Amino acid sequence: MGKPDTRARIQGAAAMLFRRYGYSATGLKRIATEADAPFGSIYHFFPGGKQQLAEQMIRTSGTEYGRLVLALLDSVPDPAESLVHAFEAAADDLAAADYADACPIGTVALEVASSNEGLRIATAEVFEEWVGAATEWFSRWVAEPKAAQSLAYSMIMMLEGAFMLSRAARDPEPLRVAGRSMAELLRTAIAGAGED
Amino acid sequence: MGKPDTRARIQGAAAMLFRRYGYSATGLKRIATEADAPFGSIYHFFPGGKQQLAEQMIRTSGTEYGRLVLALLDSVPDPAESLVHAFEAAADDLAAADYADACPIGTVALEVASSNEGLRIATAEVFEEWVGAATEWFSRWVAEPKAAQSLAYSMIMMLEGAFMLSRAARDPEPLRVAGRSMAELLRTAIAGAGED
DNA sequence: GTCTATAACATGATAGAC
DNA sequence: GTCTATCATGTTATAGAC
Repeated sequence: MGKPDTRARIQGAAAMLFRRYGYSATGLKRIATEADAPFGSIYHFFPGGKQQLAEQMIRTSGTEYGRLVLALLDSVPDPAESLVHAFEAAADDLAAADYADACPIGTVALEVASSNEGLRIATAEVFEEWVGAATEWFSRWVAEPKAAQSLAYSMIMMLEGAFMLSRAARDPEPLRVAGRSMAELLRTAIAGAGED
Repeated sequence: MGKPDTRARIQGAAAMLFRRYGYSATGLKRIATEADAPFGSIYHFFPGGKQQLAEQMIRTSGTEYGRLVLALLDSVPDPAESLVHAFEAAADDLAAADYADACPIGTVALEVASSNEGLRIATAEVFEEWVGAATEWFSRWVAEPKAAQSLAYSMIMMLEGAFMLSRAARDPEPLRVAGRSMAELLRTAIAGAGED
């Protein structure tokens, strides 16, 4: 098990830096340094330069992170407890990473929304992917499709907002509050399904 | 009513650009151009340069935006309806601004969280300020202080996350979903207060 | 106080030797 | 494929004329 090849190291370094510091603040030189790769290799493997590097990381890390979160939601049988548990895990991970590594695409998404159409679309498609997967998950307990989708949107929005507040305050508590609120929202949706 | 003085124009241009494009992507030269002010004036009025400009904008725009949101929440008597209405207004405003002007400090907050301690603290203090004000508002309908604070946190996190998804997708729907979820959360908190 | 010029440096990107 | 040197440009910041 030698170290990963140059291309993989560049991709990994780019993912780490874009996630922590965002798109504009991350220079290609720093990516090369962090990847322990010569500068020219970046353009050898990624002819599209910074934009291509960012787009691939958005799609790759985005898909991967979506799977990670969804997997976390199946670690406990009760769905409301699962939500609390998942946000709790996110809180612990964030604190352990010294509040650096939260959502891999959140920072970039806000940065590029009004300035880089290609990257904006990439982030939008990842979010859509997450909403779809989360909607399926919620549909196991909430029959009404629109209700399940609303819960999916809410979960992702709450997670992104909680990352923002937790990172700013260097405090895991917002993420925990978010988890409890999502659990409450799900319980209400389940209980309210029979009404009308 | 002449145009605002140089200092105010610089502050205004900085606030607009930081809000739309973030901290790193916004250059002082562009701020000067947009403010129709000579470059040197920036350092004349803001000797601390970019950092000072950003910190003042975080605190000023942050406080102002907090008041704006809170004021929006008092436009309708019923609190749950107020939440829906406030998020609806945010959705309309965002769409009208072509998805450029959302939360004035959200993008910067994520960007600087792991790279600029001074600005990170400024964003954290603004969020804390918002949570405090929102907790007071929720306390009018939810007696338990911890429950009111949780709702306050949830509202701000949901708003920030909704801005992210709405901007990425160029679609106001996430903000509307967020509003309905918050209304649901508040109704549950009010209804559940009598239990135990 | 207003404005211009420029220093000192970093950036994304490219060319071309090896 | 690997790596270095360099280009053109943009950055923050400063110096100094007016």
